[in-house]
Amino acid sequence: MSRPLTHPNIEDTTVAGILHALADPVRLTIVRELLRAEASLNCTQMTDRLEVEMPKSTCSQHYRILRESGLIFSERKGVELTSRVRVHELETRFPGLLSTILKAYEQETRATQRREGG
Amino acid sequence: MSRPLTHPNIEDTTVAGILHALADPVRLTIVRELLRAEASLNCTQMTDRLEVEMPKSTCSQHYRILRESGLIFSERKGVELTSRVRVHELETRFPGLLSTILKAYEQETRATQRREGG
DNA sequence: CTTTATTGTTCAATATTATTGAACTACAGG
DNA sequence: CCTGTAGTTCAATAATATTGAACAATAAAG
Repeated sequence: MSRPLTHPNIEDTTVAGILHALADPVRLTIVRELLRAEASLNCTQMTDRLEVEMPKSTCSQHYRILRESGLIFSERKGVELTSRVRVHELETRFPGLLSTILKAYEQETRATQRREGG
Repeated sequence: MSRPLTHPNIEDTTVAGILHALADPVRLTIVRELLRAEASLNCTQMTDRLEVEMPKSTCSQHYRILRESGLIFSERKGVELTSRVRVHELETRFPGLLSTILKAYEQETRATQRREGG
């Protein structure tokens, strides 16, 4: 786990970076699950929970993108990585952005289920 | 101008598609300008207004991405293309999404100017 | 109707990004 | 020190994006 983890200052985060990070369905889901989970999920646990085929190198890259966009903050806890969404900072920097995107995602899921169901 | 323009039904639009479309600074700006402009701007006018070096093939692709994501509706008016943002449909499908993203973008611009200015 | 100008699209070549297997680093427990 | 686990890095490959050049569609003029 070599290099030290770097995180951008919240005032250096960009809308483009955040949208790019969240434009990937897997990353959007990671953020959603991180918010939903009681405890922080590591890469392996996340892969299990998402029920997505994903090599650990890919998972690692997704976390890196999320970290570099400013969406999550990660720390090493022993051999694992602990990540949390930078909710409050993000809310200060871009009010409503994250919650609205997550809401839209839920809306899409509901609408799709409604169509598939009936 | 060959093939007929196709637009997705609003219920087929996805959050991922919209975020991907808006994750590009040029496309985000195009949407912003389309909303701001009194009249619809075509590709040439847009390029002028954005003061961005952009070949027309690139501009055409950006419009295509925006169209296919469901963000804009385009029509041919003679030799030109007229586009408008699908504001109301989008607001129904994903309430607050577009406006919040645009607001965040304005926020970023303001914060950056503040830092550069002082 | 032909010619010329304007606007935008398509195609193909090139450049940039993303994905992932394999080798590696770091830590924990014995 | 050895083994297992978690994650990173690198390099090869795959997938996307960019853009110049050729093209299609329309308009306006002659």
